[in-house]
Amino acid sequence: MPEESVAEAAIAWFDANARDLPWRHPDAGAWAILVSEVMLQQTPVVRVLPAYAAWLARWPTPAALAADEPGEAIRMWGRLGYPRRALRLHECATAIAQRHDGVVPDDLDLLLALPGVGTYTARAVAAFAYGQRQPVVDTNVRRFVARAVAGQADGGHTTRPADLVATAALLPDEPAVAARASAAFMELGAVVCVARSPRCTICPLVERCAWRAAGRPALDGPSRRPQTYAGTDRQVRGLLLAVLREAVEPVPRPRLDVVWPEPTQRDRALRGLIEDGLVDPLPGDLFTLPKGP
DNA sequence: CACACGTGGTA
DNA sequence: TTACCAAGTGT
Repeated sequence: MPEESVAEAAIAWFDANARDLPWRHPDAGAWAILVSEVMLQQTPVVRVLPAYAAWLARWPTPAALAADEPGEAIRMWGRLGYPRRALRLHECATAIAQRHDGVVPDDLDLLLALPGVGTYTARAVAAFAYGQRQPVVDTNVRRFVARAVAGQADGGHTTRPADLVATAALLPDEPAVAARASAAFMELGAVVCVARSPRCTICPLVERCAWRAAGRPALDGPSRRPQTYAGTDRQVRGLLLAVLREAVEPVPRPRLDVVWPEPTQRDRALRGLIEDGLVDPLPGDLFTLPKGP
């Protein structure tokens, strides 16, 4: 009898321990899964949960979102962070409505061509919504594979082709089983093989983990540079956009000026938001969330 | 490849 | 309190 594979062990653990998340329910279609994946880009599950439910209640289909204003998508995004994701998701819905008859495509290259859909999200939709055999590599999977298989600490970099290859090598042949394995790897990385204090004592793969066998070595090279926030343009953009999200009517400039005392940075942030399409300037020095083309 | 891009929770 | 971290993407 062959030794149980990494994927088999992960799936067995997943069968018994998976969190009950709405985008994993059988009734979650490709659109719901796509929405969840975009929301989960750099935002923790607990904060996505309520936003996900509200979003799909309002826009159950890509066509429904496409028919609404982009500014409404930005408003609904609330405080999930990186509001450009909301704008891209609106653009994405428009593209799906126009180019794909309102149906989220199942072809990887067509998915990759959608706004806001990159290496990770495209494969996540292909695997989780359409049951394809695709390596789905996010920060959790990267860390898990780097440790368990390569015996190394993950550098915190973004996913590279080599990461896809390494993960693909772990996937069973049967597409549906491979997709299940991808979900299991992700869950393992998210709740067991976590970044700071990995819970090796409850890990189903601890016996064969290369990282643990090597004495849990720390990161080799220089770690990811610290992400500062206080005093950055990002913070100022966030403050400006928060005002516009709450406002029903177009906002006069003085109401934006009060959020940040330094005019040079404040103006740069506002210009950046306009440049990015997150804010529309109106005649009379008024500003609003975008109404669309 | 490095950097910009929000927000909030935890150690 | 500072620092890290969270289902990344686009330039």
